[in-house]
Parts: sequence; C-alpha cells; structure tokens
Amino acid sequence: MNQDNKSEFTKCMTKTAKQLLDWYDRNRRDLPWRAAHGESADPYHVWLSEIMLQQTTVATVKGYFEKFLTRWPSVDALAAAPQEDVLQEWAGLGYYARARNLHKCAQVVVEVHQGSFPQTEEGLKALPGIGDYTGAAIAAIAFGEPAAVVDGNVERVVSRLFRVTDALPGAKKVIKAHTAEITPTKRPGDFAQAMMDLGSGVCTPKTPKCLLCPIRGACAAHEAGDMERFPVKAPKKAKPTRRAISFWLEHDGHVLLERRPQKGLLGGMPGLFSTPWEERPAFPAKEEWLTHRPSEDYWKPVEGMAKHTFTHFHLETKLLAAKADSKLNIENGFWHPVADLDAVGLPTVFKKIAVLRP
DNA sequence: GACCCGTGGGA
DNA sequence: TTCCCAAGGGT
Repeated sequence: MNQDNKSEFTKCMTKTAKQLLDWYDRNRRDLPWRAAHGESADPYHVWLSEIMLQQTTVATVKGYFEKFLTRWPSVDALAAAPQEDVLQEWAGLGYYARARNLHKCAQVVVEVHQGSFPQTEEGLKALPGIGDYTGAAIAAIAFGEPAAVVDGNVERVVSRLFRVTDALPGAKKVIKAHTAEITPTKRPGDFAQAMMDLGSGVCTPKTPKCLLCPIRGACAAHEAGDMERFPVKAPKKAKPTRRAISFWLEHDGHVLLERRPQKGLLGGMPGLFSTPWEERPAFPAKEEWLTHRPSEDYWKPVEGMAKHTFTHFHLETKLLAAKADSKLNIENGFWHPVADLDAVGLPTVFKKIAVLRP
C-alpha cells in the first residue's frame, strides 16, 4: 500500500468512526454507570461496572451495580469491607474470582495508589481482575485514552468489517490491530461503547440487522453477503456430566453449611456439604456416600434431583437429609438459620439443591 | 495456548 | 431440549 492509498484508507476509517459516533449519539442508552453526554465518567463506577459486565449481560448487572454502589459508595469503602460481605453481595452473579479480585483491587488502589485508579491501560492492567479488555475499556471510557477496546461484540463487528478469516481465539491479535486502526483519538470512550452497542443490538451473531447499521458501507462481509460466517471460531468440546449427593443436616432451625476453599470452583463461597463432584454414569451408592457424610445421623433420601450447568460440565445432584442431635463443630462448617437462608448468599447451584429439602 | 471459572436468557 | 452466548481474567 503506497502513501496515497494509506492516507485514503485512514480518511475512510475516520469517516467510519464518525458515522458510528453519530449513530451512538442518536441511539445512546441510559445506563446507571454511563455518564451523561459530555460529562466525564467516575472511574470507580466505570471499573465496578466493567468487572461486573465481564461475561455477564447488562440486564443482570444493573441490579447488582446499584446494590454495590449504595452499600459501598467509594473505592475506599469497598476496600474497607470484609471479603465475606463482598462475596455475599456478589452471590448469584457467577465467576466468583471476579469478586475476590474486585476486593483485592480496591485494596491495592487505596493502599498503593492513594485511592486513585491508574489512568493508563498498562497501569490498569497491572491490577487484579483487570486484563486486556477491561484495562483498555477503563482507560478509554474513564480517562479518554485512545485504547483499542475489544470484547466479544467488537470481535464480531471487526471480524465482519475486515472479513477476518482466521479463527478465534488465535485471531485476537489481528482483530485488536484492526480495532486500533479505526479507533479515533477523539471520544475513544464513546467509540468503544458505540462498537459494543452496535454489536449487541445490530451486528448480532445471527441475522444481523445490516439495514440499520451506520457503517455497513465499510463492511467487507456485508459487501460479500456472508456476515454470519464471522467471527470464525474453533470448535468446542462437549460437556461431561458429573454426579454427586449433597447433605442437608438440620438442628433447631439451623442448617449445616460449608465455607469452600478460596481457590477453585465457587471459591470462598458458602455451600452444602456433598460427595466430590465427579464425572460418572450413576450417583454414588450408599457405601460411597457414607464416607463423605458430615455426621453419623440417620440419612434419608429426598425426592427429586437438581441439575445445573457450569462453564465446562453439567452437574446432577440428589439430596440426603438428617436431623442432628446438636450443633456439632465441623471443619469449615457453620450453622445458619434456615429461615434466613437467602441472606447467606448461596451460589445458584446450591439454591437449586436446597429447594429439594424436606 | 489450553484449561478453569457461573449464570440466565434467547433461539 | 439443547445449544449458544454475554462489556473476560487467571493460571
């Protein structure tokens, strides 16, 4: 590409960014963490929302964002909270490492950065829970840095715009480079949000609404008529099914719960005691679950079964119930009032199992 | 690069 | 029902 063509190309892309920003101004959605037009966004709000929005829909995040902001109005307040309280408020949102890192990040911002977030992509990415996407998003939206913001929506939009035939996730580097080419130095934060809005509402995975697209004139896939081919993705693995038996032990209106280890699945969260979650064709027989029961009381099977799907496996669980003679002390166990079960903040999988109880 | 890590909604 | 996907990050 010679110099003339390159400048022509750049001009074209600048025009594309402008068209997209005009579309954004006309179709802007009002979101709790979004600053009013022309106002600058609060870095704490932007950070909190971006962490919650990782792999999570806007509709789901709204309620959690409001709850967190009410309870912890500043990064200092969040840093000062006990981890248990943060996990309890996060319960149901999933990907609980996000909550642990959120809390850690708040403490680092307060203790290392005097309560102010770093303003560059690199500085932000050094914080716990902030990776390529989130670092670029905060830099662009909160601090006006012309960072290339690439999430799942942008991957789809850009792979169609440039007709990227390489498969994800290998194509991430190429897509990031293309995104950088079209990211304007003016209003980079609005541009990033416009790209994501476009991806979620117009440039959808199936039957994209190209007639409503403000930049279809620049889209190579639209020109070729094979939009749905992009983004190209590597094939996925099938999910195995794991089976287990959980234990509902009650005494005097209290149920025995377990505080799970910090690392791994549902780390740091409360749950029911159970046999190990293993891939197997049938549920553990009595000889087997006997060795995992939390007490030697009389265990009786409960009607029904709970099903839940995690990122990489399906889980089927049956429930056994027993009455305890006393609130015995058990390693990593604690007793919680049954009437107040909601307040403990159980992950969804355990809520499903708990509703089976007698 | 491959794997681990939740949940809810829509097609 | 089943599959896909959603403003990904850590190891």
